[in-house]
Amino acid sequence: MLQVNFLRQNTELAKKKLAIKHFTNLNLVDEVISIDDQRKQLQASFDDLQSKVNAASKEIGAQMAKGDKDKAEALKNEVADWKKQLEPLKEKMAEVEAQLQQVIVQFPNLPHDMVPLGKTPEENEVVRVGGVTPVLPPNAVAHWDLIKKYNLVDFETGAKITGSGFPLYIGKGAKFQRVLTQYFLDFNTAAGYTEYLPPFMVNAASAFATGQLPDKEGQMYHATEDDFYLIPTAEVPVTNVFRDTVLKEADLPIQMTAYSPCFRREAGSFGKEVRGLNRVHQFEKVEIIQIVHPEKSDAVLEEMVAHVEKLLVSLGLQYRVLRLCGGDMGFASAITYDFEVYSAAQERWLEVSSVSNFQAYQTYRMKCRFKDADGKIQFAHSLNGSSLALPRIFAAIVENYQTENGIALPEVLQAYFGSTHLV
RNA sequence: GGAGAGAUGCCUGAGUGGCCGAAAGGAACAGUUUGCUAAACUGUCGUACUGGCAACGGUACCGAGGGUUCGAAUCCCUCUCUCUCCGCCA
Repeated sequence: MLQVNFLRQNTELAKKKLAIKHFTNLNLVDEVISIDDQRKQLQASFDDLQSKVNAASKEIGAQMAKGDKDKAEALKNEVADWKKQLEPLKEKMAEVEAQLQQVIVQFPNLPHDMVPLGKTPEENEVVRVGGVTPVLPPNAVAHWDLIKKYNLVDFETGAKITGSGFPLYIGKGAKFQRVLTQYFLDFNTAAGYTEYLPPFMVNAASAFATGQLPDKEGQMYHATEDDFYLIPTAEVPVTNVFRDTVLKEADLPIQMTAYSPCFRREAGSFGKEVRGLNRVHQFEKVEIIQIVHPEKSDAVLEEMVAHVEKLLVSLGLQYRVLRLCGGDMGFASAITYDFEVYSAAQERWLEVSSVSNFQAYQTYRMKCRFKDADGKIQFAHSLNGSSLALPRIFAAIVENYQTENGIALPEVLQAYFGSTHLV
């Protein structure tokens, strides 16, 4: 959530930056300021009146104690008058505050200076390409054929049990998920991240804090009976660990990692996009999250990108790093790097990680602050990234490591799996 | 699911209608002093909005929301959560 004071002091800059994110309703900036003006004014008159009421109430007590009943009664009448004026003020204030909230949550985060202009995924900037170019056997096929051939994942039965996009992993396919999860978590904790296993459902307050509500309401599964949301990423519960807290500066940086299944309705997806494991409603992911000093977040983002990159290198996959353009970035992010691995069999890049700096956008929403050396309270910055999302890594490994007879495993996974080959 | 108890500041915990934004102790921080890995003493020590260059004020907040009252941490109602006992159960 953007801060009104920032918009007030940097109106033109904010508009310029919002435009980069292809946020079109720029008049909303002026609107928010004028609503806030109203709010301040109401607040001032309310406080003023309330202050009189408080003083008079105290006086009434004093008069009663002295036994001057008449004076007390007179004061009571006066207070009653003020209170009548207070009522409409209170109502108006609630109304204006709701209006302010309703408008301000519509603003996406402002993009970082490094964010490239552009609207579509094609305009994302390729920062670098790395890893090993896969060499496939002559009759190589895509993962959806391989997982069928080796009976690793059964989509049909998953669809029977739940619905399409809910894969059922079987045998070595299931074990491979477990092994990948374990490897990723070990990799992250070795780098200093603390492991968490969070709830997989969150309440509305948590979903709001990280920006899923109200922006992505339709993308989450909602358990209406209890008003819980199935998490679309571990980012939601784990970042919320520090909702409504004031940390000490020495507590920073906070580094967390968590495995979780992710549930996404993915309304509106279709075609090749959703084939096989490319896009599913439930998938596994290991996430890394950091809460850091605002001055450090730029450097930490680079560090997290390097971390994910190292992980991909260790898996022997070819990858590229993209700096997302303004139009393709997430709502709450100030800057995002996407990692894509190359699927030679599909001849396309698959997104496997997204590393973002949210700056104070989430922390302001969820009131995650810290006390700096001068004793001042500041909002921390939050960042997160996938390290890594499993299905597409699964797909890429299965495809890129396929041989004439079986599927090999990246060296780092062999000890975990207890074999040189997946099948 | 049933019954009961509770929710106060970083923690423990007092406070049952005005003197309470809140005692006391602990922790933390700063200083003084003595000194062998620490003690004693002194001070500071909630958050948000708002006015002011500042000093310093105003308002709100004692789980959340509503109500009673001139006045609520304190009384009433609803909800949430925690604990204990019972039931059920991976």
